[in-house]
Amino acid sequence: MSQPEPGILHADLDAFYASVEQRDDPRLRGRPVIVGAGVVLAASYEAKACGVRTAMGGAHARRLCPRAVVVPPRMAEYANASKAVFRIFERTAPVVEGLSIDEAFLDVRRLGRITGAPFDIALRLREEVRAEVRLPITVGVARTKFLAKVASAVAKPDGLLVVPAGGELDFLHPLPVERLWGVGHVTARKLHAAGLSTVGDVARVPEAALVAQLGPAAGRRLHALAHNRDPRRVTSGHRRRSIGSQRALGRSPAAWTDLDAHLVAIADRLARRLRAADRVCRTVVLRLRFADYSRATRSHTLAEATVETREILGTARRLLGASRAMVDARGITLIGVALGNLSDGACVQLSLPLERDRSRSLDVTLDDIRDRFGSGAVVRGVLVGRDPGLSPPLLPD
DNA sequence: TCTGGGGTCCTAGGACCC
DNA sequence: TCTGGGGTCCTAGGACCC
Repeated sequence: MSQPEPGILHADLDAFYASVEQRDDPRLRGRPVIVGAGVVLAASYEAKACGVRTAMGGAHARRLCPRAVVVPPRMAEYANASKAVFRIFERTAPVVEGLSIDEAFLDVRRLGRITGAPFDIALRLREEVRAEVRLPITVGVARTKFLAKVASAVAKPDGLLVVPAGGELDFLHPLPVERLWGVGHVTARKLHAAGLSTVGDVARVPEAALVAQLGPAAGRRLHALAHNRDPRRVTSGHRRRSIGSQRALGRSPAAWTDLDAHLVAIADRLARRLRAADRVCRTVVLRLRFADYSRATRSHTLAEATVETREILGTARRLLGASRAMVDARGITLIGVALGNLSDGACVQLSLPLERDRSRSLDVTLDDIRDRFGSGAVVRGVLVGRDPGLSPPLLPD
């Protein structure tokens, strides 16, 4: 059996937000840096050395690392850096699958004769990111997506690791079960309770036993991953399935008028993002978190898709109104809205042919158009003139 | 140890339809 | 009158990821 060469790269920027801060402020270099005050959004490797971890409470992190410099996040800068890095990804590989703001899979198989072996491509990618964006990045290379991701995690920080074809299980089996994709602390606890602490331990358990313990989907996936079976291809063009926005409210009890003000701001923000992405939503989900950090969601699915702030807000308000007793009883510490059931925006373009050599202004409102085409329509513009294809839109989004 | 903001996917029950 | 199997959609909760 001829083994294909490892050709899937997992590229992952190291301590991304913290690295951007150290890049932009020389005084932060070599020092422990924590991004985010309430909770840790990112920690530099100097801070990680003290035990600081992502998602840790800010107070706890400062106790662990009193010397750390705490800086507020600058999301716009991180987005710019991410775009620059992804441009390098795109010119490096024909297929790039972004996973988040700071990591992606690159399929470089069949590039061998053109730009070099995967190892050389990965080496060059790291050099280019370092030279052009001035950020450290770690790359894992393997024959499967899962193993490429494990490899980059093992190689961090600022590393490069190729898992050779045929050597996969020797690499994988000694690792702790927590390295498996989809094993968080709940699943890890169950596996440990069953006496399984390494990936090799999991690999020796029959699939049926894992399914019985973890459920069909998780059991089958874990069994497959422990044997390095991961048939997923690297694919671009994923579409977002939901968008959401939320606000933490702190410990002090929130008044109803405050909750409503948050809801208005969140609905407005979400509707804008929806329109900017040219999508429509049909399901509105209200998210609540209570004083004891338990959570609840309430959702409503509309008969027709919408992008209207008014409709999204109205639906969220009704869901919140119906939850009032729960909120009063348990105290609220977070409010959020998610929009699901997304589909492409229904774009309406009207072209209105005019008589020769006559111009006239038209009084067409957005409501007129929506009355005619329905609430799911996204009105982008009205094209006017004898050659509508060349005329600029008169109505903005 | 005290908890932010953005997502994905899975499970399970109930309604409803054929 | 009582009953089966299969499918889809909606709602709610939960685990997990960065």
